[in-house]
Amino acid sequence: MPNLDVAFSALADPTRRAILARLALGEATVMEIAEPFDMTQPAVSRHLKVLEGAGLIVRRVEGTKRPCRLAPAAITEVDQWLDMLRQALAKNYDRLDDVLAGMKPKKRKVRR
Amino acid sequence: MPNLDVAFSALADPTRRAILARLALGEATVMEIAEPFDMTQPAVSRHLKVLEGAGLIVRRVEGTKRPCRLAPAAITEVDQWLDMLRQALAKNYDRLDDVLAGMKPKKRKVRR
DNA sequence: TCTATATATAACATACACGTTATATAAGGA
DNA sequence: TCCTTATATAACGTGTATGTTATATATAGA
Repeated sequence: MPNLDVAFSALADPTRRAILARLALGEATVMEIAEPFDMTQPAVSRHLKVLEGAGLIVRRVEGTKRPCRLAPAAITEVDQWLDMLRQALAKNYDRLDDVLAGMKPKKRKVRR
Repeated sequence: MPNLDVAFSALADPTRRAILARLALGEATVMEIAEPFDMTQPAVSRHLKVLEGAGLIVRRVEGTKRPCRLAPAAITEVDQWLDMLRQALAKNYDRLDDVLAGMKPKKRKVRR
């Protein structure tokens, strides 16, 4: 699933997550998005391209502006994949918890 | 949140996601994990180190083996962060849907 | 103690990500 | 048409990730 590669890589960058957080508040143009960052406009444009390529945002054309919004596509896919881990973790929860606490699986109730 | 950087980067690699999928079926040693991959053992060891560093797995010492398991830490954190996006998307869903369908926001009830 | 097995680390090549500056494109307004 | 604003692209430097091979470490067993 190269889609997941792209989606997770996109999410791995703090600038891009900040952009997504900004867009969670509502649509914004490239300049509006770039403003709070200590970074040039081309750098932000590239981040947006990555986010778009990952299916995390979509862009409209509005005159000379390109307002961006969150898109559901990638997040849905990511969520579906993560579900596997969530389920596995839920299943193993008790034993896993013991292991994390650094004790033998059965028979111990007292914490250290 | 550098934790999220590390977690998402870890998840961005297909080999590491495959390892996690394997571990979702249950604990496994390094060799067991490495077996299906067309890759050397050191490479797999490094992937495991990355996953451990991200808080996605934990390792036990068992003689000369190091069985690995899924860990909840990172997934929880990732999930929490994604919640922001999920909520924003849910809120904007109707309008976003219109935009994606390429039509004007207001006044349309018929879905094409 | 010697050997085999399980895993980790070092050193290296290659590729790609992220930022920069300089420049291109494209729409709006005078 | 000319200038400005909004955004994109090109070219480049630098760092880091991923794989490789060679080697180290550590436990088990003879």
